[in-house]
Amino acid sequence: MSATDPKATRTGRPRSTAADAAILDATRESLVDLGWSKLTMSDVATRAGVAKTTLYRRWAGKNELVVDAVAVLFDELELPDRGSLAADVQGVVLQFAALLERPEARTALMAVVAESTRDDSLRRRIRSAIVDRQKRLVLLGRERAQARGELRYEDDASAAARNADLIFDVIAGAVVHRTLVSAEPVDAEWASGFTSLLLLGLAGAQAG
Amino acid sequence: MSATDPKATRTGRPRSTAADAAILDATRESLVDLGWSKLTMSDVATRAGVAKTTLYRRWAGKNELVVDAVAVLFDELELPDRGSLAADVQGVVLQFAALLERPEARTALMAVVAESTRDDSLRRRIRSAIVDRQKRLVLLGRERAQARGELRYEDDASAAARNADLIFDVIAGAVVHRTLVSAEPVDAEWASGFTSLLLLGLAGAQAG
DNA sequence: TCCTTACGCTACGACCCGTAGCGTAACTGC
DNA sequence: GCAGTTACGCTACGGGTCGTAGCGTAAGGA
Repeated sequence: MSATDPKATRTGRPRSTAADAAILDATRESLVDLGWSKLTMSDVATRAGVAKTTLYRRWAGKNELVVDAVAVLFDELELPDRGSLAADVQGVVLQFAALLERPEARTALMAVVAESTRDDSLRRRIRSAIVDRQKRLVLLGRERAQARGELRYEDDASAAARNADLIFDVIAGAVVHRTLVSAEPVDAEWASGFTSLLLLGLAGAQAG
Repeated sequence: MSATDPKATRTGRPRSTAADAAILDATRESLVDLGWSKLTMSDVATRAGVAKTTLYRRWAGKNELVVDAVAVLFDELELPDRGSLAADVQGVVLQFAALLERPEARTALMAVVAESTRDDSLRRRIRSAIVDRQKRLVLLGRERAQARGELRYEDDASAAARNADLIFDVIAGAVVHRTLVSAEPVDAEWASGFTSLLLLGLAGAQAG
């Protein structure tokens, strides 16, 4: 993407985009059937109708492959304007929870995060492919709330950034923990209780 | 622990408790050196000075072994009375974050949770060995705050339970997400900001 | 002293890993 | 067209882990 930056003037046989898609599809399919731990490169290659060597020409290993395969799921996250900050928060919570109900996402997300604790390049990959895309929703939601007058515009830019990071960790962390650790459903009732807790906290911060 | 319930009248050579301890120590040591993915049963056996078959006589596999090895780390979590709910929350946040700084905890916790998404018995094991022990701190903290008059005693028992679950997921989820996903430090400043957000939310819930 | 269970050790088939080597396929520039 | 370059499929390989079986020995209880 950055180092060689080919794409244009490039000689030789081009990479098969069909193979790319087939491999990523096969990876998600294998995640559903086998889960993270039993997924193997050989199995993915077979499902994709592709030689195993073709996988290794594109991805360094299982970690990187799965991150890319799962990342597209997070592109489905959106933040339509629901008219109020409360509705926006509750909407994104339910949407994120629905994503975590999908078996490919459940089994892969925690696993790659676990791997990333010992692999900085993998952590950066996760950040750019998954985490940053989620965080944009928080920033967008804040902007909308500020435009509506529900939240104050903040003077200190770095304090505002820290605040956004905090809210992001609270929202994403709570949903992930509820879903994967406590292993209980994020239904409308829970989302409502969580949203009111968060918004009351934000309101209190605006006041005091 | 429950089915056969031996312990007392049991014939034959007893299990070596020294081997138990050596294996669990070796497991944590191997987690530090190799991380979850590269930890192998053979390596643990070698470090513990024990035959590989001895491991399999006690644990079904890597998942169960690591859960037991890491569970004791969570026994260190305590909740001394710091005089106010805010101080108690901030204290437990920092304590939990310090635990997640330890490499054996970081690499193991997310990994076993990931595995538990496809293994109900493992999930139950994690719940009883790790999660429930953390949740007790939340219940204890609430009791203290109620005794101090900082929080109201709740009438509806099931609503109170749901509320405690919510707060637990918010606290634990935010700290885990901050530490392992965002990969940024939980310092006193962050803990303070998080605590005030949470307490303002709770205060607002008491009022409205 | 018997009986029972745990331990250490060795060996094993099965599987996955990641790579090398080869011939072939596809696309670019001359 | 033709050479040059890169991608692909296939086969084969050494190295490693898995989980189990079989054996002789060690350590307790009746």
